[in-house]
Amino acid sequence: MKDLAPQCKEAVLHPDRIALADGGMPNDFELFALADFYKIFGDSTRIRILFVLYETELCVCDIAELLGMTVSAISHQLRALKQARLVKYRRAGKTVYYSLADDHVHAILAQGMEHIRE
Amino acid sequence: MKDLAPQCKEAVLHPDRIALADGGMPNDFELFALADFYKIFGDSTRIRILFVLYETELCVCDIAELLGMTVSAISHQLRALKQARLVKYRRAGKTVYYSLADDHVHAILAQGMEHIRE
DNA sequence: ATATCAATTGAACAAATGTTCAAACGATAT
DNA sequence: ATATCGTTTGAACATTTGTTCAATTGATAT
Repeated sequence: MKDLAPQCKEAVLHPDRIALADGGMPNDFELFALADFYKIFGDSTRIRILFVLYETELCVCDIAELLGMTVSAISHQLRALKQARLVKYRRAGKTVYYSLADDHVHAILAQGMEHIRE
Repeated sequence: MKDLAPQCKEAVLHPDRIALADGGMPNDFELFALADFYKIFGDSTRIRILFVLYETELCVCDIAELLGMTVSAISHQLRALKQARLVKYRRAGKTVYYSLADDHVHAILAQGMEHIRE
């Protein structure tokens, strides 16, 4: 954060536009939440995890195998995905199976990929 | 990157599921591109810049004023947004006006905010 | 109880990222 | 040419982030 003093000589260059822009702005809480939401998808390991879970549930070991990474690295990222409620899990003996949290997550991924391919 | 050797004792725990998951996977190029796309939105300063530009074009100084940040910091982030083709700009004398690149960007922002509010 | 295995966790390390500061650039004026 | 102003740029710095490694937990088995 910085001071709120005007940055340019004319104090405020375009007061009318500033008022217009400031009018419909979402509040800071929403803006930070939105950035945090996107941040989760902004890592290739997490994106790849989400896509290997697109068709079926998998255990941590399967995911590590598919992505050619260590179980530990995958587990750390699953933790982030879990906290963001993008994946859910069920335990079966020693094994933990992860899957996408709900169809909304499927929709987000499909739509994101569609955007990239256009 | 790590070795591709199996991580768990059973070599591959669920070969059928692994095959299923691997089948419909987008290629690595697309996955990295998608992560990079989300990365741009995953920073609160950039998100806030995009939202102040939602209604109207603004010069760098106006944006800095609205967000209470330095012109330099804003300029650096505008560069990233420019490279991602999310904003466009026009020069008028000494002043440079930035605006959202097209209606598609408006749609993405509106939809993201909708998701947060649900 | 001991052993084994899948998964999780925390600390350490390296790499990537955002802001600041100072200097430079581009356009307009005198 | 010099000066001024808005903007851009690069390097330095601090912070955040992702992976590794070693140790631990939780669950099943002998």
